[in-house]
Amino acid sequence: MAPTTEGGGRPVPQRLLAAATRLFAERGYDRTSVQDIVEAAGVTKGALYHYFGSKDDLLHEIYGRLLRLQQERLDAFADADGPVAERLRAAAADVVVTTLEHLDDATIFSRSMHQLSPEKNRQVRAERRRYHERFRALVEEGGRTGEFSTATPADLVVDYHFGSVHHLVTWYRPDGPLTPREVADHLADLLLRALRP
Amino acid sequence: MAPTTEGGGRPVPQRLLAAATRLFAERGYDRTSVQDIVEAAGVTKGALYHYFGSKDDLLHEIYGRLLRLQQERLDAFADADGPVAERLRAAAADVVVTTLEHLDDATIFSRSMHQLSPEKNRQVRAERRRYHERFRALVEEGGRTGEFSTATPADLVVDYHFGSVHHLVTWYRPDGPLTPREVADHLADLLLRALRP
Amino acid sequence: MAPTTEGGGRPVPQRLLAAATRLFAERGYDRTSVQDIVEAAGVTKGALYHYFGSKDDLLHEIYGRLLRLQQERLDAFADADGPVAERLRAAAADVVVTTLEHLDDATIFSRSMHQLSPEKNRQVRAERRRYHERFRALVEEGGRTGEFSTATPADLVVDYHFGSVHHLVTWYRPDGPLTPREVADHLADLLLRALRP
Amino acid sequence: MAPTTEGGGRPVPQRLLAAATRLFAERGYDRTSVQDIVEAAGVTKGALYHYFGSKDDLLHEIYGRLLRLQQERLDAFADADGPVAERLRAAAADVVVTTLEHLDDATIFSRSMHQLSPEKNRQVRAERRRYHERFRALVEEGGRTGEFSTATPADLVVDYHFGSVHHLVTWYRPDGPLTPREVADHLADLLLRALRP
DNA sequence: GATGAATGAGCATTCATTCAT
DNA sequence: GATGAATGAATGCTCATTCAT
Repeated sequence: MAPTTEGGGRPVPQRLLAAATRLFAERGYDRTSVQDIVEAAGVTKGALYHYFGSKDDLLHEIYGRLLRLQQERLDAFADADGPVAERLRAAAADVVVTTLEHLDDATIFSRSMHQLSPEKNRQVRAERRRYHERFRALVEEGGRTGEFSTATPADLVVDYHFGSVHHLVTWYRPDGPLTPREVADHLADLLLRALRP
Repeated sequence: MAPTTEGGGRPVPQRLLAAATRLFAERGYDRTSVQDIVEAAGVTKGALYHYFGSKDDLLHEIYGRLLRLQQERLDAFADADGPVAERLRAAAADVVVTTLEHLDDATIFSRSMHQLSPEKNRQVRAERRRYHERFRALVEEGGRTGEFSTATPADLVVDYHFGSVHHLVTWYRPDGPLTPREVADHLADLLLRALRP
Repeated sequence: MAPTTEGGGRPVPQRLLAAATRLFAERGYDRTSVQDIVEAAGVTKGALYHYFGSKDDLLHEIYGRLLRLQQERLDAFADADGPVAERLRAAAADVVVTTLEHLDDATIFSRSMHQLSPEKNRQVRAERRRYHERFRALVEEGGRTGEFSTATPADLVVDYHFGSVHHLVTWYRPDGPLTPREVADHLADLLLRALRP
Repeated sequence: MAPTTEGGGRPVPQRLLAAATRLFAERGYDRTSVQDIVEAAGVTKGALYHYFGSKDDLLHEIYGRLLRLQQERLDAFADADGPVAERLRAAAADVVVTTLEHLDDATIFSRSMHQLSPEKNRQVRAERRRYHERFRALVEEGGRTGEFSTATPADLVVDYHFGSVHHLVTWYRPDGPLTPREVADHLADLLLRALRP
């Protein structure tokens, strides 16, 4: 038997992260006990504390995973060629698709972020701020080129869109009538229509 | 001295509700202990359980209070005279103002609703649904009269706007550059612009 | 409306005692709260404490009621005319019938007596002792006349019989195959057979 | 020092069980707090809940321990060779001796059984029923061979005897005039005399 | 690497009783 | 006679974390 694997064949830290993600999304961070997590992952408490310094670390890692993914994708779309309206549309739609494809992570992000320790919270907010600013830069770029209206402060436009993205976790159901792509296209469309000069 | 008052001059149930609201908003429902609440309200635990059946009841009452307020205001705006675009704009702006004027309640609503007991959760969701549907009816009305685009399903439009409303509690600061009214006008404007045919 | 009556037309103290008897028998003394009792009786806590000094007093009164009844009946049977075997048989059967006709009281007696306050407990034990001794006197009388065997100490004989009486509350069901009278005759018969010289 | 021992040299679960047994017998299940138990055992609450799922589990374990012991002994006596009268007498006396040798367990059994959770209560009743039936089979066997009277239903005979066994805990004192063996012989004698044809 | 026994502070809730009215 | 708000101590139980092995 390979060391540190069992009950699924994946390494222990990944099994723990997967179990924690599912449980945090299902019942919330505070209502998930370390015992719940280790039972779901099929390991012992000692093993968890061997790989993670605290319960808090698990949450932080889940955030980091989602933030890195979304930052990478936003950068790719923003750095692409083409008119800013197309790049913004692509980025705005992509964050929707990514959110829906990682609905557990996004749910945790929306509901449990303020349960991180103060220091880690600060760190996550800083990364999120970077993400926000990259997005805002696109809105401002379109404003300068005249492609977008500048009637609304760009920060507010970004928060308007991200608000709808975070809200997804409260109403989207995979078995509903719309695919992630359809939802994404609609929401990106609403954003672009709102920005028409 | 009036009966059932002390340490602030207000009746005990109101003092408890005020303390709970502040603390739930500050640190979240699960991280606020009943002990914290009664200490902040200057009463004993016995008094709390004399008026409220459970900690959960306090949360439910906070929701009910906000929901009733917002439903009343939405009904008033929706039932008014005038073009649907004006009524929708007024309603869309008003929910923003109301949210910002009851930021603690709204914060709790956004973060802690899923911590209600299953039964109360169901009840709150039903009331919220009624609210959503009244709003959606306005969007659909404008679609029928040709004032609004029908490119996006009305449900999605409503969720787009409410998403930004719930998101307010994560970024709005009373000491920031924009007044509630200004934020409200901007967000209502974005909604109406997105709905232009 | 007559004072101190309502919800059944009986005086408040009797309503309280009836409610307490039912609840104590059903779930035990410690698991019945004063709140449960006043709700079942349709009165307020204040009313209960107006008539009874404590929850303990209710229990004591229930015991007193049963003990007085059984002592009276035993005295009547023991003081009657006729051979001692007949008097003992009648008394032994009667305590069974009385127990089954006041099954709630007897259940409380069996299960909750040791939950009385030390002082009241002592008092109840003293009364019970009197009862035991009157019964034992019958057994001894039959021993002296030669009607009963004296192989077994009379105290033990009495406890043998009363054991089976207390045990009734754990197995007797009013809808079972035997009437109280039939059970009583069988148990008295067993006692008398055991005492045959 | 051996692992998991301290303050008495016995393993923690056994220390907890011993403390619980003594306290439950002394003051009853409901009046013994978990705090009382852990203090008496010299461990912390966490340790108790590490080994037992609930206070209820302790009670259940105490019952199980006594029931297993008595069932084993009854089976041994019932399965022995010899006339049924001798086997019944031996079994009837043995349950008395065993009860007196485990007076705390028996006291708890008599007084607190109905405080078990419904499910565990059902389980205990089922085991007790098995015990009752094995005993009843002996009475019936003697009825068929003509050694015992069949005037009284066998169930009632068994309840008669077990009533006196449960009653032991209310009057027997180790420092009284009779040894367990003497009490046992007397009570078995009463049973056998009652069964004489 | 990994175990699992043990900690100790904290949790929501219950309860018999009191007392000003 | 009777109310019901309020008390304050106690209850069973949970939990993240530590540490000797």
